[in-house]
This record gives sequence, structure tokens and C-alpha cells, in this order.
Amino acid sequence: MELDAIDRRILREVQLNNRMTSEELGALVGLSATACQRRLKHLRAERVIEADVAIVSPRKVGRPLTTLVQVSLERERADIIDRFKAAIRDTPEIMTGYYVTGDADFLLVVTARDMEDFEQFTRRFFYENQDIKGFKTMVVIDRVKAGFGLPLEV
Amino acid sequence: MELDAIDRRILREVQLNNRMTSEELGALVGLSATACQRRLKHLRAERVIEADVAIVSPRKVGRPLTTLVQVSLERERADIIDRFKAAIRDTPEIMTGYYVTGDADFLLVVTARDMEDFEQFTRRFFYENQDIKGFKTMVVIDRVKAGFGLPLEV
DNA sequence: AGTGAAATTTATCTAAC
DNA sequence: GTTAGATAAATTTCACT
Repeated sequence: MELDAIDRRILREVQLNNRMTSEELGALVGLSATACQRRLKHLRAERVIEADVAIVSPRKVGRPLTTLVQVSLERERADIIDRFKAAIRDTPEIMTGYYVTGDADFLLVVTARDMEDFEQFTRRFFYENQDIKGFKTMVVIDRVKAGFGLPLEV
Repeated sequence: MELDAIDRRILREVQLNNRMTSEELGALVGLSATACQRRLKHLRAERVIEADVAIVSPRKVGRPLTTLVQVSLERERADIIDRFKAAIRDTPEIMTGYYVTGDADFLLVVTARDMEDFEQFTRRFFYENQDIKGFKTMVVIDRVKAGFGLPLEV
């Protein structure tokens, strides 16, 4: 699907706020409400917009601690990788898992209530996954960007 | 603000889809549409829901490459940290920046069109930020979870 | 592609229970 | 917490440029 400049402007806006009225959005991008809606519908149908979601505050729901966990697996075998991906999907504490090149195999974004909660999680998770060789934890002190916005201007 | 079980159920749903009608949402959580709306309004006002956004496909907008970049700064001085945070905010290629404990100071999530594009970015970014001591890149092969959902059940 | 107007659906607000 | 009704607003459909 081809995106023109207006599509990109629309995406830029809805990445920040998808609850605007088409009227408001149209005013921002210089289009009528109807035209905006047609484009939005298209962008959703073509999965350029993958989802429309509410961003929930980790702190407000009692999970103020975020950690980044680098995981190394025993072997880089396809079936082991796949099994580990499935484990990530089945583990609610893990918000995101990146399968990466480099000295670790995965980087996990994990939320927890506090340090003790996190430690219990690691014990359980690493006990249940015998394929794990080792892991290394970074504790997040601060997150700088909301972090879901793709650059549509560069 | 106190969250009860129904609030959590609502949050769980809108984290996946915030464009449901209150009618549908009510059916899912066992509440009337009006009650749902009242709760949602509350959750937004209290910033339990921080934002409502569209998730855009990196691939579909021409940025299929994601990298995780661990950055070490020359000194861990407050003003240097703050200056670097500002640089993150001003750099559209960086989707998220985590200020972390551990052997690196920051972990950045960076998108790019391809490897060449990424290399040009690093040259520019590290040239512009003299505080950077070094960095280490992991290339993302696969991302396992959409990655924005907080666990409201555990 | 775009607009504008009518028809439909949805959200919001209030009142009463 | 619920339903019901009034109002306002958003979305969709359609005719048309």
C-alpha cells in the first residue's frame, strides 16, 4: 500500500491520539471529516494501523517496576527458540520480548510490583524454562518516551 | 485511586481495543454501557489510562528494522543524563529510551529503513552527542508481543 | 481522489429507581 | 449499581464534483 503525505500526517496524529473526532483530525491534516474517515478505514483494513489501544499507567495499576532482562538460551535451535517464544506469550508479566542478535538471545521487558515480586517471577520463570542458560537484569530508572510513536517525518 | 475487579477487566479490554462501543465493552465486563462510560471517564481523568493511541506497523511505513542500542555515557552526572534524555526526545528515530542500572546507562529502541539508514543514524547521533562513551547494538530479528499490555490479572 | 448532506449509530447527560 | 429518554455528536451512506 502506498502512503502519501496526508496519510503520514494522519498516522502521526493518531499515534498520539486516536480518539479525536474526524472533524478535528480533518482540520489538522487539511481534509474533510469524510475523507479522513475513509483514509483511516483504509489504513486499518490494510493493517498499517495494527491496533487501537489504551495506554495504561504501570504505576497506577500497581506495577511500578520495569526491568529489562537479557536472556541467553542453552542452544540456538529453532525448536528451542520457538518454545521460548511461546513461553513469553504465555507469561503476562512479560510485556514484550525481542529476539535479537548479539551476545544475548532475547531481551524481555518485564513489569513487577516491586523487587521481591520480580525476584519471585525470575525464580519461577527460569525454573519453568530449562532451556535458559543465564540472564542479566537492568532495572529501569526512567522511561523517556511514551514509546509507541514511529517517526513518520524522517 | 482504587481499582476494583471490574476496572481491571475494563483496562484489560481497552488495552487490546479502545474502539469498542460501550455496549460491547459492557457485555464483556458485565456492566451497562452507561456504567462502563462512567468508569472509563474516571480512568482517563485519573490518568490510569494515560493515552489512547493507534499502533502503526513499522514495516508498512517503511521502517522494518528495529534495533536495541545500549549506550554508555562518559560520566553519570545529572546534567549529562538530562541532556541525553532531551536528545532522545528530540530524535524521532528513537521510539523509546530506558534509563537503566547495569553496565549501560541507556537502552534505546531505534527504528530504521535498513542497515545503511541505521548506520547513518548512529554516526549522526553519536557525533552530535559528545557525552557518549560507547554503544552496542542488538538487531531485532523478531518481536514476540505487541508489547503494550500490562498484566491486570497477576 | 475530493466534498457536503442526510440517515444511522453512538456517546453523553440527566433523571428516576 | 440500573434503565430510560433527551440531546448532542460522530460515523456511514449516498449523490455528486
